[in-house]
Amino acid sequence: MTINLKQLSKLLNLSPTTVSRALADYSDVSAKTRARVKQMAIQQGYQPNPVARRLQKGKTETIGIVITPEQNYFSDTFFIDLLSGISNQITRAGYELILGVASDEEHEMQSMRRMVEGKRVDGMILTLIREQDPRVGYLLDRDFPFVLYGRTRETRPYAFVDMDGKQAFEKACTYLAGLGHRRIALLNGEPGFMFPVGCREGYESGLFLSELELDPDLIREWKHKDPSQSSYRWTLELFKNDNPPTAILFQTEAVNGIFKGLDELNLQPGKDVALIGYDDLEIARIHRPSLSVLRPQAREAGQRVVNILLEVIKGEDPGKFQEIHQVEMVIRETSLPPS
Amino acid sequence: MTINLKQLSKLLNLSPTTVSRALADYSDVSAKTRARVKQMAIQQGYQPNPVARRLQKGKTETIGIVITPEQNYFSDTFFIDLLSGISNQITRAGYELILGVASDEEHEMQSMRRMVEGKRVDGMILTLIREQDPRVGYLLDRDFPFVLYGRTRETRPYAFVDMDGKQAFEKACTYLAGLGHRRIALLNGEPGFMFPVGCREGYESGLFLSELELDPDLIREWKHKDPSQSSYRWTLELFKNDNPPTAILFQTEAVNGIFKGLDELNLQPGKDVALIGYDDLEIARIHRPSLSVLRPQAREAGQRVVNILLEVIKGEDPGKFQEIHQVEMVIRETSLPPS
DNA sequence: CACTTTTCCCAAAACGCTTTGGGAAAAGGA
DNA sequence: TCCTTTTCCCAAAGCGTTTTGGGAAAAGTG
Repeated sequence: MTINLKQLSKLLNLSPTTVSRALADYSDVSAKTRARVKQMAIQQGYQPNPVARRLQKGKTETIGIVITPEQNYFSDTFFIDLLSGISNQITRAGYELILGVASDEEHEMQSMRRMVEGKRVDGMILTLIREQDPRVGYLLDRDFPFVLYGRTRETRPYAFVDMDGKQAFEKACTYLAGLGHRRIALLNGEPGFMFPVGCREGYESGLFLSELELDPDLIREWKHKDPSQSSYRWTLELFKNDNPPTAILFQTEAVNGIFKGLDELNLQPGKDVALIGYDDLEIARIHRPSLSVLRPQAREAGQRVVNILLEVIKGEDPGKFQEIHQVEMVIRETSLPPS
Repeated sequence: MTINLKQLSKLLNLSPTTVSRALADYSDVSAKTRARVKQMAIQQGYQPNPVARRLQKGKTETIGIVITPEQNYFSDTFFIDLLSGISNQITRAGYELILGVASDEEHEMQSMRRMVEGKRVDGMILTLIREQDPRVGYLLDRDFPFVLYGRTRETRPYAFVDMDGKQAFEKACTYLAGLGHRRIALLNGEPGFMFPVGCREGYESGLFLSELELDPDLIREWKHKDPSQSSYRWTLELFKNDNPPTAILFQTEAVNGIFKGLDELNLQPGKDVALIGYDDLEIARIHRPSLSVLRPQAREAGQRVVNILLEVIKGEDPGKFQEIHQVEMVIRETSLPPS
């Protein structure tokens, strides 16, 4: 159906070698024939067969990612933004993105091993990183190229792009304190994952900078499997306190539960309780009052992840690539001074 | 690093031919050597290089899908369930799933063309189908294997797996009518896409079966780009009616806007207005009152899509594969009789 | 003019697998 | 015993590229 290199070279009365080299802009083919070749290639719609090219090059020109549905990844725009940045950059490099969907941690590992040991990819992108993440050790042991979106506890050097959750929560916390809030709660993601660690650090640091005391009663953790339900329950819990919070910091995934809890307590979001969420989901913008948020630039991060991975695949030292991206704060209607 | 066929065959004192055939269970290699080969293959962790195998077989063993973020695909569980079913079945067949993320219709086409014309995939899966969908024509013209999740207006035969939106909405509508509702509204997806067409048909048919009159004032369409905002406005609009609805049918994506609108009108969901959504998103389960929904089996559908696509790739007639899956109705708390 | 350098092209090999087309040895048949 | 069939294995070709290692012709140089 479509033309291949040999046919194209025949059409041009040239050897396949020359045609291949012309298309690859080698200097040892004259400008004239190079132009002739390229024109004919376009005219005939020639595209090198990627499979043959990969075999010869010894590279798959493919990178892999495994996602898991349980941890509600696809909350709205965030993950798709990340994926969009990733896909974009991969395509630009002429690479392919292959996707695995795993139902749990075990299948996640299994899917990754298939890609790595089956020589199906040149590199891996890892997301939703755990504090102790077996995937990282596995890949490091094999010296297989990879980049994390996030960080983990691992002493060996590795490449990552992470959002500065610490700085973000610190900023949000001092902002609220600056408004006069003295009782600021943290409804954090569940431990085990790395991200909540930074959030908590930022929260604590923010309290410290604002000369507020840390009250363990104001820190709660919702469950990944069921963000809404668990955050709903914790919200009710928080206000059983004799000295209840006047503000809550949280990941926006948990917003439904919080809204529901506040509603039940007859507390108006924004008015009676200030709220700042992490991640700018659709609900944050549509809700009235609209939700103040910390907004990570997922798309940009995705692009960086890919660019770094391509460098690592080329043989660059992964330890050189450790990026922490700043997170912007978007003040909307739920971050007023205490009433 | 990892062993290849030649090395493995040397280890076994056999020819590569025999080893290859042994692993592929050809009958012309004795049971004894076959066992020996397989054991050694496992011991050495041998896996055929997929790239080489694809080149020889003339197949990419890869199928492609392009998703677009704008149309909020990733609303919760639905799309990830579909993707999960797809990925699962693809892996089982030893195939790969490559993913494109396109920002709009044009890039969607471009991404698909890259896959098809670049010989990067053996088949395509299409989702979010439009009434007039240029992708379908494109693929039919090239006789390239594909399967739709959904349907389109196209006279030539093609393979699809679709949810019976018509039956679903008909069922929901007659159910509500059976409860005594006489004014049932439809907050439908925007025209241009195929799915809302079926929803509307089902709605109209449900009204007819229940001997209710169709009132155009009770039908509104929200925008894909901004489901919450537009459905919010239409909800307010619906109740400006002299004879307002006592029940609303809609796609669950639009639920936030509807809840918001009802809240503003001081109407209690479920109590003052019955609600049935299409798609069982997390919010539907968590909300109090919990939302009655129509629940498509996305995972199963995804698996069918893949199995069918593999048949079509094998050369089966696509016209043979046209499946319409029934949709289950889950009655929860928002579908009471009118008060 | 004779020599060196540069320019431009190509044949052959290689990537790792599967398939084709036998062919030798063992088993079965007459 | 001799011929046919079956069993079991293999050498070689081929999939479509890119890379290697020249090599002939043209252009410079003294």
